[in-house]
Amino acid sequence: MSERETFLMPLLNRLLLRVDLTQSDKDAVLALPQSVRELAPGEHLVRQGDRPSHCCLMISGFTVREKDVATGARQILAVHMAGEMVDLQNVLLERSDHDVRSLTQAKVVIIPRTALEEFWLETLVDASVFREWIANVGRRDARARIAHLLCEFAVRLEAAGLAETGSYELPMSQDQLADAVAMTPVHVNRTLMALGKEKLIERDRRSVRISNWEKLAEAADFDPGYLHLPERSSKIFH
Amino acid sequence: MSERETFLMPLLNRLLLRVDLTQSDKDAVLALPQSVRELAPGEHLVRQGDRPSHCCLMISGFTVREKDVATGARQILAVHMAGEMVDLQNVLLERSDHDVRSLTQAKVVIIPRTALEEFWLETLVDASVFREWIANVGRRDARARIAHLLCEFAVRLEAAGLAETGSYELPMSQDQLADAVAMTPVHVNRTLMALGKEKLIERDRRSVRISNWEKLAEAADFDPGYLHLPERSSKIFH
DNA sequence: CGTAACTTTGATTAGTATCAAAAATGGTGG
DNA sequence: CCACCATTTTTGATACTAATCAAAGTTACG
Repeated sequence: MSERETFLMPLLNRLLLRVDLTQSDKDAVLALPQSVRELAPGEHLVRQGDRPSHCCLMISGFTVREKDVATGARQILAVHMAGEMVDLQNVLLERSDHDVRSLTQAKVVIIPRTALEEFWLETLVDASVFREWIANVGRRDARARIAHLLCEFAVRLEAAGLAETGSYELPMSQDQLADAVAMTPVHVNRTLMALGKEKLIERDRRSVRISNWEKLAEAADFDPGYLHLPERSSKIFH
Repeated sequence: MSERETFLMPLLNRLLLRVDLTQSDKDAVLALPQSVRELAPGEHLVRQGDRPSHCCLMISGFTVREKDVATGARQILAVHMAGEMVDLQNVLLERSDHDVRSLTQAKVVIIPRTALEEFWLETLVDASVFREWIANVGRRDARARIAHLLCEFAVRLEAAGLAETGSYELPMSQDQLADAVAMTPVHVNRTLMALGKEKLIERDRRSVRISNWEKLAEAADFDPGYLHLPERSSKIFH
């Protein structure tokens, strides 16, 4: 298998979750023009106001989309992981309306804007997640908000083959979690501790084990439908 | 001009804001298969869990997208107005992940899912607005949140030719506003009154006049870029 | 006019933020 | 391998924004 094929397998796997690709579809994906870029943590992939010329397929690591508001607070809008397309949301727009940064060391494949068009579905799923986040941040209390994020990550990581059922390495500091759920880091910490004391989760460093999926999902008001993954992609639901 | 052309002019106008359509593009839009549907206030266009078979172009009135959370609270995710496509976000997905309802009496044109494909750009703008709302609800206080919504409405209504500079009929009760900004109706009321006392806005019934655009936009942390409208679409900015 | 929906005002409470600082962790150079 | 430093996590005490509960005005409308 060529190096290029190795890079693109995560994307192919991800697409295969939703659609049945013919061999020629797969060939088309593997033939996308591309170049690799290595990112240090915190590096900007896209800045608000940029005129986008490409988008990225993530090979490894995590990236975030984020916005700043006037108070100086930062709001994380989405977290992206290996196998996901980053910035389809921006690439056809005249101006990027938010920043994209690496959260961890990360590797991406650059795909020029001329080479896409296949990925509308992905953008719709993105938007679906945004909507869920509006509801999460707007209408759930601290406990439910954190629980919801933990559930979402569990399901998405499992779908990407990056986690065993309900166990994963959380790629974010409590500070960053706070920006994702619109809370203070102090309150994120207290909420995580409380979820631990309730025996819904166990933590060690940043690894998370969901010890009671049912109760956590209930606490979170979590329904995975908005992720638009096929049934078979998750073992958590029986 | 035929009846069908009359219905579709709002959409054409809207598209022309962003792209320069050739005559044959315009013909293609006018040739979309369609049928008209009349909605009473509160009627459901789409329900969460539906298998979407079509999307809608709004002719008149307002519709909202919304989600419910476990507490019984409702979160409005977007408000749509005449000339806008409703539910591009859902139409290619297997299951709709949120409800769409009419807010007012409304008229829409039904467009079957086979007849689209041109509208990716619109979905990206939708998603951009979702992101802004996450930030709004997550990180702005009551005053800024309300101010932001008022600014967004002013710019969008003006772009749609539905409002003079900074004056418009707000299509929502304070109860509904509360659901859109994730506050209580009581606090929405107090915040509106405060904005009035500060002389940033004037209200009479549900009509809103922005008396001090600069100060309101500053209070709102409002930057219209996320709406991805062309410069010429708004006179508010000089 | 009478009734339901909506807006406004008031009093109290609750959930998070804020401010501060101590403990734990991870990485680095000596 | 240890000592040191920066970062992150944890704990505590207090303040404040917005929620809640309640009820009086107001407006729309049949």
